[in-house]
Amino acid sequence: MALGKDYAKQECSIARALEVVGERWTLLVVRDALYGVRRYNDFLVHLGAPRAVLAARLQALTAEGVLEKRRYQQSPPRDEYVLTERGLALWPTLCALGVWGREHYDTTPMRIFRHAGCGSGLGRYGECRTCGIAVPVADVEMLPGPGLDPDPADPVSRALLRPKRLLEPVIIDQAS
Amino acid sequence: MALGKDYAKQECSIARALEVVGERWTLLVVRDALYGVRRYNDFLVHLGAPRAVLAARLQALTAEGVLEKRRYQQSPPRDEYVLTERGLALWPTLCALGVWGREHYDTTPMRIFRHAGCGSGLGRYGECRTCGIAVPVADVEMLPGPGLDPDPADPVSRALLRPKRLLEPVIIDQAS
DNA sequence: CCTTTTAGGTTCAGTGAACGAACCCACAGT
DNA sequence: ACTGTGGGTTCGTTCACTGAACCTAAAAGG
Repeated sequence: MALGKDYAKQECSIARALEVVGERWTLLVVRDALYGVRRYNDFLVHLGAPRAVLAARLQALTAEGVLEKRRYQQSPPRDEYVLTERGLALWPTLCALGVWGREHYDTTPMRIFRHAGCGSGLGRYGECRTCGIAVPVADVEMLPGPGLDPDPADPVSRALLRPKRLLEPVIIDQAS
Repeated sequence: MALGKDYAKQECSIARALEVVGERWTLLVVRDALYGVRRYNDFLVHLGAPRAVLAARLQALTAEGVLEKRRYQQSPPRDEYVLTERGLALWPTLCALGVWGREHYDTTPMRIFRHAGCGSGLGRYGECRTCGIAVPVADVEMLPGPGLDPDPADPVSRALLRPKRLLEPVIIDQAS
């Protein structure tokens, strides 16, 4: 966090976690990565964060081992950011936070998450409501919900209208 | 959040939740409230946050309906802050965040959480490992873990050494 | 060959938030 | 009359976020 005063002396794993993901934009970067966003520019347009902040967050998350920067083409050199095991492990937290936000503020869901295996919805903690098991991130299917109001100017937002699995890379249509 | 740019246009319940609890110190205030802290001064010494920030966060959380300010004595007028239903609903999120922090950074647990009914530990989402059910917050028992290094100068830290249920008010010993 | 576009950044001035210390006030105790 | 305590507010400094501009390397277009 590093704001002169970090969460020193907090004797608590929650505070330790917040040192890594507690800054502004950080959890939204992780969320987008779970949604399948991988490229700098896609994060940029979908989040609307300042470029400098995004660059700082991607670097910090990479340094913390939440994201991994990997070269996907040589010429011109281009990198993408993908979640590590440690990053994937944030899914339950994000899921719980999203459930809380939806239940208490956005009553109509923006996105619906289902267990891809059996098609039923996820419970409060990311578990499948019928199977009862904790669904692995890659088996979560995401589809637009009734409360969603996509931004037609944002190709990432458009791409996320198609039902897809988490982590599956977003497909950007080139139509401006 | 209100830093010129809020998380506008995020079309997402996670972003909505972060507008409420995403600022620095906010989630730690909620954590302390779950641990049984209720008074301004106790939050102050235990968190180590600047007084002005704490006052702002308590006010904001009260306005958002996460905390409730209630008068517990008339003369001199004294108030305490207790979690509402909406605040209690943040427990799964904090629990998941704590589990993540512990698994990836603090390998020895600072605090141990158990289902008070059966005595067994909590899983990744706050569910009881043997009963399998989601444990209600008030039935979670908290005890110090091996990794805990309490601050002897802080009475709240000392009070939390005693095993206790979540939400049960902390008992501050008056010895200096 | 020259120009434009694209991905992925860095730099910089302005502003708003966090920090820490000091101050304030009402009441209680002695 | 003095001191202590709970619960704040004020204020100057520092730091992080913001938005806009700028940079680079390579590819694409003409």
